[in-house]
Amino acid sequence: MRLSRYFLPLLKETPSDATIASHQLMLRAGMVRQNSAGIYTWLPLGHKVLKRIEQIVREEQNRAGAIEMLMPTIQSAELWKKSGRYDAYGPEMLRITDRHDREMLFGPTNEEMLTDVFSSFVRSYKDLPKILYHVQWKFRDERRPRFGVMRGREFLMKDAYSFDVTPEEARKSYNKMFVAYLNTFERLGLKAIPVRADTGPIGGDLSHEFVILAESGESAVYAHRDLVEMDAPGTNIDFDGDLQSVVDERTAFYSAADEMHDAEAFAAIPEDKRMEARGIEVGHIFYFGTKYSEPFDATVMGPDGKPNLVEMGSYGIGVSRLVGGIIEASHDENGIIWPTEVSPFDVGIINMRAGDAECDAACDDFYAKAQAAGLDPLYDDTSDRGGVKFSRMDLIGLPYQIIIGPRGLKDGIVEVKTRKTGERENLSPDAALAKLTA
RNA sequence: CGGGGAGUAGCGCAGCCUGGUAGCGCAUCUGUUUUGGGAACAGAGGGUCGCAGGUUCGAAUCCUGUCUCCCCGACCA
Repeated sequence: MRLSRYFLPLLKETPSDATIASHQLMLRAGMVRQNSAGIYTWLPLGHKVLKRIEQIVREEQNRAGAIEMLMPTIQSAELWKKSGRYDAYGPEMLRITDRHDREMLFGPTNEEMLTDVFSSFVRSYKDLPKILYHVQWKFRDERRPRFGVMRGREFLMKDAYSFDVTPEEARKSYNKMFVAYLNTFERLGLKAIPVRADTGPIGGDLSHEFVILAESGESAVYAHRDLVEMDAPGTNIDFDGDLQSVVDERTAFYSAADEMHDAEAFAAIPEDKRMEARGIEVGHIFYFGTKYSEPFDATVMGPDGKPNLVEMGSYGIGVSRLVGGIIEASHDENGIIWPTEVSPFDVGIINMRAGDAECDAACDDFYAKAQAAGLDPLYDDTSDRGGVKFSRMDLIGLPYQIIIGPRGLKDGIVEVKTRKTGERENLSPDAALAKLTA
């Protein structure tokens, strides 16, 4: 993409409404524009990142055997009356009425809807297990939206739902999601740790939150350092194999957020292994048994010829929240530092002397070759001065910058700058390209 | 929802106390000179002062109401 043709409305000054780094940077880098409290327009740059994160989440869900579908944002109140949550959810649920005065709502989550869909089609234990998911916009009328997209009212969430015949089988589904989540966050360039969680109003007795560590996190996290440093299981793991040991290996370590924190148990950890930090919740998984299958009479015929209520779990990842979360975990005083996997563009090409025939030719050539090599480059072909281009490219945080100007061209070289480290290397254009595609 | 703060040009702000018909920086547009870390000079455009009432000869400024946004807390699959 040529910057001169793109839509990248940057802000030079930090809007006074934004108080945390990710929110300020998202506004300054032209990623989002606030429309009202907790509701945002995703501008082209932000949209690209959002979609890249969504795609990684999708790939790891699919790898774990979950099946994608799509449910609507608007739901009927009837479903929620059936589960009893129409009243229980309270004012956080955005309620609306249609022209026939029917009660509708903007869905905050989809347990009811999917249980209803599932129960109307599935009849036999032979059709289980199933894990179904979608990535869809949710609306929760938060009392106090804040921190930009981190706590919005409208937000993009991946929510998966598992259906099994027995609690033992349900545990396997839970483990699949547990492992898939660790792999997902690893791919996103994040250090996410599972912490024991309160199951809250959703019910059930098995639940973990996945939190990423960041100073601006909303909750305190206490964990064993070895858990924090443990690698993800890896995407080559066999999801039909034994995942219990993989999960046990991690849940054996102490790890809890505020509300579940046990100071005594934490104190029993050797002092140099105790870690206290702030965390941002980016995922949450639950096993809740028959809480929803009961009211919806979601049963399958068992091998014994008797109907069995299905055992369920639900698994959420805050896709839009992750955009802010990744920035919180990866930025410096000059701007965002995107992990390679989610960066809106792979590389930025800076033309130091737009209008100079030789320089333009060298940039155009590199741009074309980068595209041919399968890269998605952002080419700053504007007539702005070098300093403006440097700071702009730093702000939007692409992993690499290729700086092409008369100074290097006379020696046949271009400069490759690594955003994260600030390192600069002088290389021939071909060598620079080779480095990028390595 | 309790407490606090703020709405004046695209962004950041001053003016308000003590009413007299709106200003600064950045950005934008034109021209010239520049060009390796947010250029310089000259010129130009842009604002129903959130909205609605009220007081007054006169309201951005005073009064009342209202809407919106932000912060702290509580809350939170």
